[in-house]
Amino acid sequence: MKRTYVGDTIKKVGKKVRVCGWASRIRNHGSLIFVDLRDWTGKLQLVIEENKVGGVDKIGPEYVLEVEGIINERDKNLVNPKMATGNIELEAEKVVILNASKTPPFPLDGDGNDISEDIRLKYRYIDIRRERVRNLIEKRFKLMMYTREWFEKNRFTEVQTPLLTVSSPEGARDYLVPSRIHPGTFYALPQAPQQYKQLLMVGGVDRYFQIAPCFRDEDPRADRHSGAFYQIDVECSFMTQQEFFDTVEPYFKDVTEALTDKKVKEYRFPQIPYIECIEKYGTDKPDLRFDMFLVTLTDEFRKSEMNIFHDIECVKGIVVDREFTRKEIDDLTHDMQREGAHGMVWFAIENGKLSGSMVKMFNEDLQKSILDKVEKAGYKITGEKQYIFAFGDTHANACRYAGILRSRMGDLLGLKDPNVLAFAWIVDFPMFEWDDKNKKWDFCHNPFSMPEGGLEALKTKDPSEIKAQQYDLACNGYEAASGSVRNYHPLSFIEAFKVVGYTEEETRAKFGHMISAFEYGAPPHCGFAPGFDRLMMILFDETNIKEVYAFPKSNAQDVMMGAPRAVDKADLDILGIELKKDIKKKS
RNA sequence: GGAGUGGUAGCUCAAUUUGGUUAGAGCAUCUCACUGUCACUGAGAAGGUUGCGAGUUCGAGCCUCGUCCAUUCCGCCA
Repeated sequence: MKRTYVGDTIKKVGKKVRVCGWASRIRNHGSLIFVDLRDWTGKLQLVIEENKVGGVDKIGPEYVLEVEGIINERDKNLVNPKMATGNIELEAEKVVILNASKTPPFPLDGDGNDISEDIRLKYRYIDIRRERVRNLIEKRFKLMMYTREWFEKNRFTEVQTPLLTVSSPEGARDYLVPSRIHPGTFYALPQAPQQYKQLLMVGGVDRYFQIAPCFRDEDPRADRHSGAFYQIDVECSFMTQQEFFDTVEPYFKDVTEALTDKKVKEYRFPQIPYIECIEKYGTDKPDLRFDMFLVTLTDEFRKSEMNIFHDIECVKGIVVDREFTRKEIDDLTHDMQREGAHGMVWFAIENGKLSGSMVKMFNEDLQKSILDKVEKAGYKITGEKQYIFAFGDTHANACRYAGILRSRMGDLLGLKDPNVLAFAWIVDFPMFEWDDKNKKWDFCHNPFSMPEGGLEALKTKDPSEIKAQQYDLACNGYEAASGSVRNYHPLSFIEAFKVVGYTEEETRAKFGHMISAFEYGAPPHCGFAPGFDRLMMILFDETNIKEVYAFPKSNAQDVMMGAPRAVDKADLDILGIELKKDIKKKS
């Protein structure tokens, strides 16, 4: 008899079927046994009478079963509304145990958040049976399919680029692969297909995309998968930055509507200049679901009677509509100190006036001025109790701490609506930043970005004043994508690298193929690369990137497979590699 | 490389002010009973080198030092 999937049994009432799957729950009443049978498509209750079908009292959790029987409609009082198949059940006539199972190392019925990650990953093949993991695997496939179809419809061509390639200047450490045929040399796994996609533009591909694996040897973060991750890599020819936004922005709206019940907060996406973004939100990846803006109080603090602020570079604060106890403020201060802040100053606003222990250090004019700035920053003085929290530090740090606190307050006050996606383009990034440690200019983001003003600007302007035609897509506090208009002129390409200390010879030695390609008629082009895994997290409410992979790495290790691991000496000999003696080997 | 948090039964967690008999509970497991459960129920049982090593003490899960592991953050990083 042909196998029926559990999800299809609803259409088979009154018919005899054969189903296969795992025993997820067993309720044994002696001579009557209920088993919830699970396969990829769902769960179905089996009703097994011991005297009709023998040997079934041996069935344990996660046993693999093949069952034949009749699909019956349940009596009204026996319907289980929590199950998709809750109004039917299978009356078993024949039960075959295809395979036994050891008791699973952890329960499979919850979302798994309360189980330690390393044990879930060690037994990932069991964890995948969990409904949440199973659903995410399916959603990932749907996102992949939707993405390919969307880009195809919009005249893009997916091109696969090499995985064994050379080191690129993205900035992270490379994963190196030794070459056997050419001993002593190494491939690098691509940190991104950046150079290939630009060379595809020179080749006339015009609109390229690829769901591309990228390899970076970085330390992990909750939103950064260690080792390898996926980007939706995109590049277009003959487009300005605005034309590019016009082209790709609909993708995010369409994919949100097609795969989720969420709403896009603002479409077309707002475009926020980088400097304004830092001033207003304290970060270049703001959560725009809620309005809470940084307010600059530098002047007021400098003029206050508090000596430590007289020479302060910057004071940035936020206003929170909530009452705080002294202990809560102490805890917040402690949290912020752990982020690196020296301290946190605060005022209460009550009946339109400042209060709190600091107030006496500020004369009435300064107090008025503070309240003025608060209102100008977009806050309303409500009359209810409000609090100002502020940080004094370098400009970058003051913004950073206020931005971190802004995000925490968004969580605390429940302002981050999970059903809203607030996308925004962050534009006008600086091209260069001063590297104080090495006392030289460095690329702020992508070295292949076109500087605003081109070669002329590079030659005449101070590096600090040059903007890049570079942009990020921020969404709900994440960097969802990053891209730029590319520097496609050989001369300005070489000139840009000169600013960060490369001679023309050095640049040609490293990027000869790029410069050479640009010399043979490179079209103007631009692109970006949304993080596929980040998009998964944003669309499906996951806060740890490992959840959106079938087989995630944890701290750059596959604890299930035991990778990476040591290799035999013979294998190293073939490659001409000898390990240093003091390396601690992991077996 | 640095900081925070954590490591006690298969899983999730307890174990009181410097520390005090035999380290507890829920879930899971095993045994028995049960024909309408769906987180089945009831009765019982088993389950531990408290990550590892040293120290302090009459006595350490708890205090000290070292070490290992995990995780989050900083550094790093489109």
